[in-house]
Order: sequence, then structure tokens, then C-alpha cells
Amino acid sequence: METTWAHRLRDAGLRVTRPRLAVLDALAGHPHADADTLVTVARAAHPPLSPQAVYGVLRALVAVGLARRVEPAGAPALYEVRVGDNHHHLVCRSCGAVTDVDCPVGAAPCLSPSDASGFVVDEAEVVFWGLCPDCRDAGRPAAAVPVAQHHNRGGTGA
Amino acid sequence: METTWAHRLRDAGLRVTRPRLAVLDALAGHPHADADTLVTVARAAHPPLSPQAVYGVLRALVAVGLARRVEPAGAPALYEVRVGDNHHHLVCRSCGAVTDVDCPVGAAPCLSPSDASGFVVDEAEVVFWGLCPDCRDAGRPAAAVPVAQHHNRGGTGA
DNA sequence: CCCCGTTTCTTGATCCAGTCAAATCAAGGG
DNA sequence: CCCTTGATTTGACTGGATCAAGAAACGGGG
Repeated sequence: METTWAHRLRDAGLRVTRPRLAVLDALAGHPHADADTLVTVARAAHPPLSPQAVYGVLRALVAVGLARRVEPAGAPALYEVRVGDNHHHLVCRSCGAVTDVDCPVGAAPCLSPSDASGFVVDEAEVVFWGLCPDCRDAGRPAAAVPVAQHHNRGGTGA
Repeated sequence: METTWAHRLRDAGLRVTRPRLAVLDALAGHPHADADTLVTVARAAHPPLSPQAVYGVLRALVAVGLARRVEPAGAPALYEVRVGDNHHHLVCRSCGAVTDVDCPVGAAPCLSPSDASGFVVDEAEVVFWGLCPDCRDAGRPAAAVPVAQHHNRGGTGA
């Protein structure tokens, strides 16, 4: 839809500022970007933007529900503006690529733990791990240790 | 089961060392402990144990499949010795308590996203977020912004 | 249109989990 | 019992993210 970001920010009770618009714009163009990427992209629209500013903006956006934070094990946090539809993610063990996945079943599969142990569950987060098409074709067998690819990008280059 | 840890280590092709036995023992007694806790607990059995040693041991254990690493968003990694049964976790948004949840369906439930986008999925990780009995009774409304994924409509819905 | 209070951004320092590397020590086969 | 290999100890370091103080911007009111 064409509801402006400015409008949404206002509706959420947040002031409309250059940094926020820049970050929202960057988010819109980069579905699953990490903070660092957002700094780079958003800075193009607002040069004086600092990393801390981005962290602050992201935190504010997440707090009011305009953005969502995703933290795949072993990788820096990713952010997305697609909210409110509780979709899940597909993460490549080799390159870290992330893809959205609409939950198949309407009511969701594993969403009802057989034994909730008294917990009041309010959300079920699902992460599918595997190999993306590119990495599969390149014969890359996923990082040895599922979660050990912290700052280890590149090496597995296509 | 009384198969000794020593035996399992040997079977996995790892040497049987004091630090490893200490960590395995600590893990057995603390289902979902973070590295720091394990250092403390395991050190009781083997004083000279260093944090780095624990990291090394854990990495080795995870690599051979004797332990599993779990990384709830916004919290340090947790380790568990219960492996090979594809169970999931219930995490308290307020205190961080973690509980195991046997996946209702037999082996690997949510393994078939409607649209895998060409990915070769090999694992579906499910994390249930909510409040543990204690925190619920204490009226604690989930920590300020631990992972901040509140405004999630439909709760457990898909 | 300008002023002002409050929010937000900028700048810089700091924290923490986890990793990397070199040297020492132990496991366990010969 | 010695030796080779692998593991651990010690110490330094990385990178993501947060905290804090001051300056600037938003936007309602006059």
C-alpha cells in the first residue's frame, strides 16, 4: 500500500525523522538486512547517520511493532518490515541467506506443544535450516558446526 | 542408561579427558546451561578448568553430536546433552527459563514449508515463547525488550 | 513565523560472548 | 616407558550491541 512511512511512524506515536525514514526505506529494499547493511544503505539517504543511530531506530521500530527482529543462531540480528503475519524463515547453513516462508497450515503445525509445562505460550518461532539453491548446486555442505559461521563469510564463496 | 561418558567420547573418536568428563557431567545435571554456568559447575570437578577450555570442549561435543547448542534470541547460547530426538524448546520471555518440549508428531514435524524456494531443508527449529508459571503468577509481563517480538498477532497462529 | 519542551540523533566509550593463536600438558598406542 | 598427537591453559582480540552525555531536530503553541 502507499501509506507513507511518515504516516505510520506518526500513528505509532513516533516522530518522523530523517534517520527513521532512511532506515525504513533501507528495510523496505532489503528484506532481511543486518544492522551493518542498514547503516550502509540508509547512510546513502542520510550521510550523517551513525551505527548507533540505526540501532536506536531499529529498537524503536521493533518496540512499536513497525519492524521485527530475527536472530538466526550464529549470525547477527536481521530486521524486516513485514510484520503482523507471523511468517517464518528459511536459513541457509552455508551462506546465511534468509527467505520468508508463509506458514503452510492455517493453524500451524508444531504450534501446540504437547506439554506446555504451565507456560503461557504467545508465539511460536520456526526456523528452517538447510541449503539454498546456490549453495546446494555449488556442492557446499553447510558449515561443519551448524552455528559456527560468525564472521566467516566469504570463504565458502560461490 | 549407564553407558559411561568415557565410552561415548571414545566411540565418537574423542579422547577421554578430565575437562570433557567434567563438562559432560555438568551438562547432565544442568539441562540448559550456558557456557558460563558450565564453567562454574564443571570447575568444581576440575579446578584448573578455564572458560576457553569449556568453549573448546563444547564445540568438540557439538561437532560429534554428543551435545546440542541452542541459541535463543537475545541470550547466550545454551547446551544440552539430549540429542537425536528432535525436541523443541519453550522459553520464558521474562526469566529466560528453558524447558524441553517433545514434538507432538513423531519425528520431524514442520519440515515441509509450503514453499521451500528451492532450499533443501534438513531441520526445523521451533522455539515457543511465553511466560513460565512462576513469572506468570508473579505478574511479570515479559522483560522490557528481550527480543521484542511482542505485537505478534494471532499469537501462535501461522 | 518563531519559541520552547521533549524526543531523537551524534559522538565516544564500554560490555560481553565467543574466538584466535602460541606454548604447555596429557592421553594412550607402540 | 617414551613418543606422537591431540587437548588444554593462558592471554589477547574480534565483532555485535548497549550505555551515557551533549547537541540537534521535531512539532505544538503563541
